[in-house]
Amino acid sequence: MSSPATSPPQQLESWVSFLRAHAAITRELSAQLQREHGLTLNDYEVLLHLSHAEGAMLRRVDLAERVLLTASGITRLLEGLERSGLVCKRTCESDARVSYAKLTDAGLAKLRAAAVTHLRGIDELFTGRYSGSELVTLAELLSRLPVTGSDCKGGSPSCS
Amino acid sequence: MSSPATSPPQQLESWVSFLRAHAAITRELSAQLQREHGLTLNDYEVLLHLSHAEGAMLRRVDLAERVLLTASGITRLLEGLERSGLVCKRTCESDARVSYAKLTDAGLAKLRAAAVTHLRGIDELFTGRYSGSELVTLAELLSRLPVTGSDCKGGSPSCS
DNA sequence: ACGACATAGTTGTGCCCTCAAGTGTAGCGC
DNA sequence: GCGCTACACTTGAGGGCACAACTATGTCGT
Repeated sequence: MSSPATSPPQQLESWVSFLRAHAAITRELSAQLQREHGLTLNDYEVLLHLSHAEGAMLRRVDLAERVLLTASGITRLLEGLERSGLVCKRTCESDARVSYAKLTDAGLAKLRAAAVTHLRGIDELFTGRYSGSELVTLAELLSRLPVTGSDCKGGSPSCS
Repeated sequence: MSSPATSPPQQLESWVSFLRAHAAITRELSAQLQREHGLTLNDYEVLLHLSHAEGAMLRRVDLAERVLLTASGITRLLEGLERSGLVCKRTCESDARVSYAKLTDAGLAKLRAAAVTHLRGIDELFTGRYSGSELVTLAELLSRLPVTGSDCKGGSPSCS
């Protein structure tokens, strides 16, 4: 009863690798993005999601869900992006509560520029280390993990 | 030249899953640990590494490397752990520059208690979602990713 | 119409972490 | 012995993020 507490079983190795790899990769990727474009990883993801959205705009709450941030996190993040002119605010005519974040032309240009750096970085640190079929396997395995905070907090039985 | 910039190719899906899974899992795990034991994920890892070390103590700089934190991060983290009495400082007789962090009895007890919660959480959110052989595959794939900041910054040729 | 409840977003507070700069100690060439 | 560089660690400043509390708006039952 005491040994498993301090010496983790073999299966945990994948979890440890997962943790360490994430820390190492995101640190480097984030540094690249910041150095060369002044963006955070999350900044980038927000711009990316906006660029894919209908009309290049999204409700703040939807944005939060997609990039896995809390509402307040999104408020602060967009603050910075708005100051830089990469996104702008838009109010909703039918519901005064919601405000959209809309990608500006400058924002799209920034995203295009950053994507070059970023995709190269991802390839170096992540995708480039695998063959095509391995990537498929990996994607399948990773897709089984939780994606939203809610599916692992005992709220729904769908996680079993 | 313009389309790949805003619409990521298929391979990126595994990267995206990786990012999102990490965010969701660590958030939940961290919340569990904090709620039930008042520890961070990093706190836990530090205690764990110390428990495995010779004499239950480690130089701060080595600790930093293992948990992928900067030197200053370790200083701050240990500050908290020392205040809680889970680790204590020890000076080195042969080299006055180094100071060790040593796990206390209370720290070991805390680790043991937290491990129960934590291992269950990891199983729920990560390892429990795979079969034994899948876990092996996953561990192998993940082990190819960078682990230290230095192996992807051109420092050593060992990453090629 | 009115109150209860849900939803969108903002703000105060605080933690964790990083980077850059600084202190104290070791080892080395001369 | 004396400076030089290397190393271990600490400190100050700042950023990113979460949680909780709050405002404002919408929706529904009665």
